[in-house]
Amino acid sequence: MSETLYPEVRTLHLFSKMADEHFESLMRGAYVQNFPPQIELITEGDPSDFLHIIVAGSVELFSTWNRRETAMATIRPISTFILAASIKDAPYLMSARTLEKSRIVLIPSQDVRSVFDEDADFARAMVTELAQCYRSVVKSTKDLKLRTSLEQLANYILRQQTCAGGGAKFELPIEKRRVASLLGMTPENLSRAFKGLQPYGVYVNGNQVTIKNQNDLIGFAKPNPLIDDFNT
Amino acid sequence: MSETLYPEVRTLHLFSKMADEHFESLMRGAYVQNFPPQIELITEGDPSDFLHIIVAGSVELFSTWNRRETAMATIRPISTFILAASIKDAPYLMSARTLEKSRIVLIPSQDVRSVFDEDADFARAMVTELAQCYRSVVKSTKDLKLRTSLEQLANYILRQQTCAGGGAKFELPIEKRRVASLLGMTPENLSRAFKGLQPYGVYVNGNQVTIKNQNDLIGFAKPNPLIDDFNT
DNA sequence: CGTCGAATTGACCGCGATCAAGGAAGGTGG
DNA sequence: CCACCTTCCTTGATCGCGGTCAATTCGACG
Repeated sequence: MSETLYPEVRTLHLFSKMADEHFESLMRGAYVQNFPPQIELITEGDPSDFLHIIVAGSVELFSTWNRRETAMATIRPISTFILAASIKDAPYLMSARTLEKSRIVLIPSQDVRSVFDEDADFARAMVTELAQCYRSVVKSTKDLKLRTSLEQLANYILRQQTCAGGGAKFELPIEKRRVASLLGMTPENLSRAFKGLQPYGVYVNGNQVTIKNQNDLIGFAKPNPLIDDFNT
Repeated sequence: MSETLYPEVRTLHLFSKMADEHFESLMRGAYVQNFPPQIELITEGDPSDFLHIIVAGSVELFSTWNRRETAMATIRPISTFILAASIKDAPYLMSARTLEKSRIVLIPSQDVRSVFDEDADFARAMVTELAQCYRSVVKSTKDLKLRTSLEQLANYILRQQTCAGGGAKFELPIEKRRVASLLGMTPENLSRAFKGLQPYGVYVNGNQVTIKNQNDLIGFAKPNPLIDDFNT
């Protein structure tokens, strides 16, 4: 296998600085698979045999308990997921399912741990990546505990707007019921919450969101870099 | 400074395997301070100048937004906190205050990053520690989103019971209003929640909790290793 | 004994869950 | 091309959990 086999994967922060030789070694043992939508890739509690990398499509991380289910995150290319379970050789804490047709690279966790021991650059990148993941979950916990659901939705909309380029009109990237689950509410309540944001200039039609009055919305949402910025 | 200066710190997983030389180097630049209760050690948003290690006492991590505040975690000896911010050289996401008289070791974040680059064992330990932190926050998010407050309290009680040795009688280690904040509810509601657990054999007097019927409580709480176990 | 903060209790109310029904959109098959 | 079905979204009605406000009790401490 040549080093050009997974150029997109190589560009990930996690892999970009490691020695060619070690990257090759990881990729040699890797599988690539295409999955249809709605396939459960990972079931929580299972041993973490593979580090997953999504190259195309989208994946939802979710968890269940006592017949209830909640969405934890949506993963888009190019990203790894369940890195922590892989490196700790511990059971998955979350399940994962494809939302669309998706292309996934699977690297045996054992290989990740071996290369980690040999490549200092990879180890460094791993620490940065894990610290990033940790901080993301902390932010989402703050979002959940400090904000009402209306405030959460307002900030979610502002974050999506930024992702979409910042224009006044943009498309929600996932189904509303999944947005509801991410924000910890029911679909019914999400509908009402969208209406509740109309006084602040938010209008929704299908998946299209229009922000008529950016300043009003920001004034209500009070976005905060320590909760809403992805990179700090 | 001799290597026996911080024997307790040396026993932490994070430091136990690193080279003496590097540990010494970290400790040479470290400060030790005793703080009275209710001192704000860290303010969220500030640059992360120090990795903190609690040697005695207890510390609460909390966050604020829009005049609201919530407890995120309680830290007890011997543990590090805010490792992720230190290693990423990013602003603190949470504030920290002492709950009791506490003894804290402060290691300049710059030193942590330097030693990390030189000591592979330390880097490995760091990854394990961060993965552990990440998984803890994920578990607490599952707890928050999948359980009612009564179920959360029931499981919190069971976890505390385990920490306390497993007996039918034990003491809550922190004030009730802090328990309430950790569980995302008000003190008033916590009082009612305790009463709501009486049918399952839970009785509270001051800080003393008595579990009259362990099986009833477990049947209601449905504890799950993927949410409630600290080590998996 | 007096004081202050914490905990409890009660009354009230609003947010969000639940249940049920009605539309809208997309896919399938005749 | 259209009838039909499924799935998602929306809307309405109702209900209960949990938040808020206020008053009281409890407990630690000086």
